[in-house]
Amino acid sequence: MYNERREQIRSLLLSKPFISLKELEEMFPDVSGMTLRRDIEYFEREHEAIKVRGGARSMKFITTQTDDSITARMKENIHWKDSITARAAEFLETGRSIFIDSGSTLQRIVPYVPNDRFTFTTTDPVSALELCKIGLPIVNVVGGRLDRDNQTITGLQATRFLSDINIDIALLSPSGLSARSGFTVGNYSECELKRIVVEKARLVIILMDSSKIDKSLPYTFCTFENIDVLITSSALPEELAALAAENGVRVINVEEENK
Amino acid sequence: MYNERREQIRSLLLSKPFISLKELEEMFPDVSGMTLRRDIEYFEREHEAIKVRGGARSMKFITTQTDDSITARMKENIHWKDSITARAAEFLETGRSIFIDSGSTLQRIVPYVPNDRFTFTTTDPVSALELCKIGLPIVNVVGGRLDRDNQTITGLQATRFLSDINIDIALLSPSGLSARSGFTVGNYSECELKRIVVEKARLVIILMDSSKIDKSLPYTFCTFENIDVLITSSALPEELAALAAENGVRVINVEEENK
DNA sequence: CATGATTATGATATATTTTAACACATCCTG
DNA sequence: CAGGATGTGTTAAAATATATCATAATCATG
Repeated sequence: MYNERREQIRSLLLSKPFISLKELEEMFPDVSGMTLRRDIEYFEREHEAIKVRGGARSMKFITTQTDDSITARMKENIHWKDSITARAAEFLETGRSIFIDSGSTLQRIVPYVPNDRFTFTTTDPVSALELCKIGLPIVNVVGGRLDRDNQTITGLQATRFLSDINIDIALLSPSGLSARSGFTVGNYSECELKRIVVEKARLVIILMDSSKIDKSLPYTFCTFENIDVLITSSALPEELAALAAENGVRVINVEEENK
Repeated sequence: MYNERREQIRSLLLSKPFISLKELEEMFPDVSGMTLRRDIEYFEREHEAIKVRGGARSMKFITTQTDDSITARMKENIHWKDSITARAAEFLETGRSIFIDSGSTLQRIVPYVPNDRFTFTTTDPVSALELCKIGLPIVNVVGGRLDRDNQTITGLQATRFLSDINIDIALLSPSGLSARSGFTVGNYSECELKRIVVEKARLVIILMDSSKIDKSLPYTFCTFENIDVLITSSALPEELAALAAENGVRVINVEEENK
């Protein structure tokens, strides 16, 4: 027997992860809710959906990743490996608006982000896609031109986009840090963008591996005055440590902590 | 935090496909039903179970065997997707502003894009990253909320972003096409976005494999009146073909062409 | 084509489950 | 110790699911 209505519902089921009964009732005003319930039962029998309160979840979108729990355990073990990002993840607060910088450093934070109601905003498409997989967090992608070399979104539109949103916590990673120039990057529009973020954020956290220390690049996006926390993988040279202390910046050296 | 009760429930979840709340209440008479409900919610967040009426279904036992019937069909289509996108790539004009829709169909166009001075704008982070690798093209990413399930960027900000740019050529792919409803998708904000694109573009090209024919989803983003070219992988049914002809739409059937 | 069987559907009252809101205790951290 | 996060319990109200019966449509088959 061929049933046009069910075919339509099947298409819907293939196009999104959840269909509510209300939705179906609007879509098919000619049939009773009872019939639509029976349709859902039918799809459940066919293993194409799972009946849940209020509607049905599409099988197509159900990820049977039992590995999840296992990877969760592993997180604790890898802890020391990606220690900088793992440490940074501890600063995330549920419900907050959090900016995630682009670049390989911040991409590694994803495994340490708990499945909670954060709102992330990022200029890094790779991070965005990864953050999305976590589940609960809302992920915003900054709009603008995608820079081929740095895989980061910048430009006029990006600037404008950021001006429109609020940021509680910003996680940033510079290309260089020196006493004279502060936190620097090699690209003007990237710098401009980070400046806006620093200005807007209530809590600015810098993630930086030791290779960036005492390097300086052309564009300074902030100094110790503007930041709250600095997470590194080695002790800071005296001059920088003094500057941090002067400005009340909390310095976390993960190498030290993991000893 | 370590929770003995949840560990026990987890074991249960790994040992059978469904747990009822009653069962859990008998098992843990010391805690309230509410707590057990919250436990189930927790497992749902962790993707270890799905909350259903009366209890929870264990992920471990959920057979995503829908693959058999449905993905089998999709595989057939994949073969055609490449011919469709290859054909669509021929419409690209150097120097133009081109919108690339999100979705698996359009992602496949990247290999066929020549290394020329195009300006692409897309709602698909995956396509954006791929397009970037080509070299010469400028790639814009639409800003906004990244939808977890469809991996597409939509929302208010996306709408606003698109309003600010010009589009010469739009490549779009619907979830359904029917004579009554036109070109449809299953999601409101996606629809809204596509509508704007259709309105702005000088040349609208629809890419559609045959599985979408005679399907209709809740939201119509355009009809034959609004489009210029339709590329498919099989002949259109008479009714649709007539509609296309009526509206001067050029229909390209790659199956026919490749014979 | 008539007929009985099967299937699809609708209406409604009832039963059950779920949610939401608040209150309280506990634990941890700075 | 204050403040925050977290885990928990209680309840009433809301939403949803089920069961049942009645009716209509469909279909195979003698």
